Amino acid sequence: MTLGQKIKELRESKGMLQRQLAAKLEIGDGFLSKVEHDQKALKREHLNSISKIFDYPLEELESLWIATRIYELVKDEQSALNALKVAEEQIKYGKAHAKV
Amino acid sequence: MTLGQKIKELRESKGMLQRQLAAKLEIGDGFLSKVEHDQKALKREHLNSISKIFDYPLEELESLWIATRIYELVKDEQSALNALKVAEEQIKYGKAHAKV
DNA sequence: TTAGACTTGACTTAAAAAGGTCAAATTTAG
DNA sequence: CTAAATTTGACCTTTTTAAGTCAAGTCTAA
Repeated sequence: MTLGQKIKELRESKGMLQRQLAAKLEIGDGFLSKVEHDQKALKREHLNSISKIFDYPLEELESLWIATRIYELVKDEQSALNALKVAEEQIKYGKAHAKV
Repeated sequence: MTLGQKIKELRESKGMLQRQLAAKLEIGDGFLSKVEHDQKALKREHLNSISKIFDYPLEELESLWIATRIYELVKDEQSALNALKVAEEQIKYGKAHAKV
């Protein structure tokens, strides 16, 4: 599940049109279409609005939002999965040693 | 292990000075110092040179290089690890459904 | 078949990131 | 101590990315 897919799912579950959701987010509907296809990224602030409009947990949306950015970064890499593992270790190590 | 740490390790294992390695890479030694501390990123092409200079597998260096970029992207995120998991799923799913 | 919904491609502009340099300050080894 | 090695901060220019818009084209249902 990607962020775009989730947004489309939420929107359709409320029988809302792209035009209507786009208006609430104050963006054009062409842009929202691309967002739903993960061709463009929303601003992070928009996640707050979406969370409220659909009463859906913000943390979930944020994870999807970050994941999309990671995916964009590594999608053409043959060693994408391996790099993810390495990054995971770095994060775990970093957390354990962070000098606040 | 980060890319910077690995480069420093390789360099020192050959008793090479920053100045010497920097010259081979055609960059300044101030810049190399930052690279070894992961404060700046090398160009990807530089990995080829490093691989040859130290006879160290390029794929390993590339994984570290990508991992560093992922780390930069998520290091301040509370849900970094979760997002990584989500991205991993997206990659696996993407690979299975890629329309070459 | 035609209106409304959606998708797509081309384009824009400001902001940020890439990829450094250089000199001053600091650290380390002898 | 002191000289070489390293680190750091400030700065710079060029390239990319972010975050859209808009109009034309395509789909879909009635």
